Order: sequence, then structure tokens, then C-alpha cells
Amino acid sequence: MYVTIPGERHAARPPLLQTKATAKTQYHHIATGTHLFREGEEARAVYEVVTGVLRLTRVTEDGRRQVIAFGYPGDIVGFPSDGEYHTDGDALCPTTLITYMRSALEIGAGNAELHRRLLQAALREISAMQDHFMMLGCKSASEKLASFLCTLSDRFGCPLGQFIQFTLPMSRSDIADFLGLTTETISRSFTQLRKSGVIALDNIHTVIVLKPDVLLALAEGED
Amino acid sequence: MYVTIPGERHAARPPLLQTKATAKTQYHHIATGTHLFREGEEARAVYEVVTGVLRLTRVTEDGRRQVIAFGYPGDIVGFPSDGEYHTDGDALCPTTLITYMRSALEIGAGNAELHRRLLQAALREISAMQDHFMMLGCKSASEKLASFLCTLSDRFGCPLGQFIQFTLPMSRSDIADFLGLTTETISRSFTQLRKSGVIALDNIHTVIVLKPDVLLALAEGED
DNA sequence: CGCGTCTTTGAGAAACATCAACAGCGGTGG
DNA sequence: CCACCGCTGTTGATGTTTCTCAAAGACGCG
Repeated sequence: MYVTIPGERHAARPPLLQTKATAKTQYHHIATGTHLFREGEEARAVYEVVTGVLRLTRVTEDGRRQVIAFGYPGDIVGFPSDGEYHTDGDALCPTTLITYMRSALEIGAGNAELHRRLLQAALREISAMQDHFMMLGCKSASEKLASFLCTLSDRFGCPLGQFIQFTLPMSRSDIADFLGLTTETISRSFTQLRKSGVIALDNIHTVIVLKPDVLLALAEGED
Repeated sequence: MYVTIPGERHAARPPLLQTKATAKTQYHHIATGTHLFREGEEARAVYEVVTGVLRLTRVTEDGRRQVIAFGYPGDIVGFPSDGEYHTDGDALCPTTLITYMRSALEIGAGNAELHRRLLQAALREISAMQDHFMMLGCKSASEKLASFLCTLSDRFGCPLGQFIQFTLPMSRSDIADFLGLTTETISRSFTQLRKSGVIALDNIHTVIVLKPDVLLALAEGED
């Protein structure tokens, strides 16, 4: 089942969407593997990830899966369309969330400031999804993995001596389904990056970036 | 350069974002090939497409292009992030737009109703982009093209006898860059659909769907 | 009519998927 | 404590899809 990752609980950060009007912040804890919402379900809330990581997925009728996004601290997840969730959302490790009732999306008058921040979050989400398009549509397998690791390194890497370290709470097949590849190809690309000395794997879920500049170059497509 | 498509000017429809507060609707006409905005530019407005079609693209440093979306009537385009456009936007045929100043995105108090509709439009956009992810990540070449044609057929197809007809204002290479394929593969997939009697091409830019049910089945992955 | 651009078609090459076997690792139970 | 089991990940051999390169055809435009 789900492996509990010795996990990089990212430093607390001020909630993005929080406004003065809702002074008392209600945190919500969920365990690894918990489903926060499912595709097609009526959307009752949007969530801000505070610590931990969520996985957002969609599945076709014939069982092919696409990981739409990973929800890291600072991300807003669960944006509905026509009142429904359009992805499954579940926790890859113990996760803390802030819940914002769906009404915040709809009643403009109620809390204009929260509403404004939600729109900004939605716009950032659109921008992030466009980056993801570039990966899925334009890049080779090794470029995709390099881009993916680069993004995580930039957003969540911790200095380790002169290197950068971060954890991958998701499985190889999650990464594969995120990048539109197979687990075998992901595994081979990891091996390639290891053998060329760009990264090291402390354990399966811990990446150490040895040559950040080379990783970035690979991500941009300079073989 | 750009070929002017004998174009399917879709029936006028009530503006999505229009509110009573801005009673007099200001329409804006642009010619084929006109750039409405460019990536990295300061975002001064968002646009609602009324007639015509826009193409939203992004390009990597080394020149690979991804068509992020096509903006058809009823779509809102030009959502900024951090105050900037993140795609190029240009017209594939003569296009009519309604302009909404960027301030509408930011000053919640100014026009709460417009703000609310913009958020709804952004949420629809996110949902549409998730559908696009499924195409890019999960589907084969022929499935991608079938899905693409299906979507256009559903949204903009006109009955032609017992068949459905619609126009493709974009080039084969636009379709290729939208689906993460090459023009040659698109061309071959079109030929395949033609030879199997699922569609007919009246001319390069006019598709007639002969077997909608088969096209849908192909789109869903039932070979 | 001729030219340039876009599209189609073909042949060969490359990337990635698929299938299969094996290794590593944690958990369980004897 | 060790043997066994199941799961995930890795590696290898092979197959398929799609890309690349090349050439010819179609179409609009001057």
C-alpha cells in the first residue's frame, strides 16, 4: 500500500488565502492514502496545502491514469467546475490542510478579499498547468524527468553541503503518470542521471542534486 | 502566411462576462494573424472571444512550440499570472472580442459580479486544461486526433444532412503542436480516418463527420 | 502560369512501450 | 531470528509507435 515517507515536513508558512475576516485558522490533518475528494463528487470546499503532499489524478474509462498535479505546501487544490471536482485528490503522506468552503468561490459579496485571492490562486494554477503542457507536449523522456526534478529542487530543495536534497513522496509510477511515460522509462532515466553524476539517490525517495546547472540544462533540452 | 478561412462565423451569443454595470458592450475586431498579446508582456486585459478563433502558444528557448489552447467563441483568453501573459495569442481568422481591463481581476470591490464570472471562467479553463492533459499524456496519435475532432464537432458542428460539419481554422502543424505530435503524424491520422469512412474532408479546412459514434469510440480508445 | 507554402506519402531511424525476469526491501509468520 | 511473501523498482530483450528525412502533390497567390 502506501509507504510512509520520513517526511520533510516543510516549514510552516502563512496561509495564502487567509484574510482578517476569518481570523481563526482551522487546520485539518489527513493520513497517508486518505481521499480528500473524488472526480465527479459535488465540490464542497477548496483546500490549501500547508504541509505534506497531495496527488491529483484522473482516470479514463479504460483505466489509463494521468496525474494532473501534485499539491505541495502553498498550493490550492480542489478547484471545481460546474460544482464538481474533476480529479481525485489523495494524500501521499500525512498532510495538513486549510479548508475553504465552496461558497467562497461563489458569493462575491461575502468576502471580497478571499474571493480575490482565490482568483489569483486559480490564475497561478493555470500558469503552472501551461508549464506542464510544455513538458507533456514538447519534451523527451529524460528532459521531462530533469524538468520535474528541477522544479521540485527549486521549490523544496534543502542545502546539503554544497548540494541540494529533497524527497519524492510519490512512487515511480506516479511520476510516470504525471509525465506521460511508463515506470520503466522513469527508472531508466533515473539510472542515466545517476550514472552521469547529475544526481544521487540516497534512498528511493531521496534525491540529491549534485550538479544543479547540468540538471537545469538537461531540463531545457541541451543534451 | 495565414490563409483566410471561409469562416463559419458562429452565431452571436450573449457575452459571458457582461454585467449590467457595463451596459454598452465594446466589441473589438482584429484581422487574421494579428497578435493580441505576447508571452512576457504586461497583461492589460482579458478577452472574451465572440466570433472567430484565437491560437494560444508558448515556445521553448530552442524553438519547440506548444499550442496551449484554441480560443473559440465563448472562451475567455489572456488570463495573466503575476501580471504577465504567459502565452502568445493571435487570431487564426477575423475575430471579434470583448475586452475586460485587468483591473477587473484585481479590484474585487469594483465589480463583484464581473469578478465572480471571471473566476468561474478561470475554473472552466482549469477543467478544460485537465481534459487536455488526458489527451497529451494518455492517448495514442489517432486517439488524440479523434478526441480533438470530437470536441470541435460537439461544440461547433453544424448538421449537414445526417452528418456533422465544421471548419478547422488552424493548420495541420497547429493541430500537431496542440496534440504533441508532428504534422506528418496528423496527416497520416487524417488519412486513416478518411479511409475508414469515419470522416470526409470537403477541403483541407472542412471536416464532415460521417460516423460520429465511431469517432467518439476512437476518441475513447476503443480500437 | 509559375512560385512558394502547406499537405501528403514513403522509407528508414529513434524513442519509448511492452514483456519478462530479477533485485531490493519491508512486513509477516513460523 | 530467519525464511518467505508481496510489492516496488531495476534491468534486459524485443516490438511498436512515432519521428525524421526526403520527395512529390495540392492549393492559393501574384
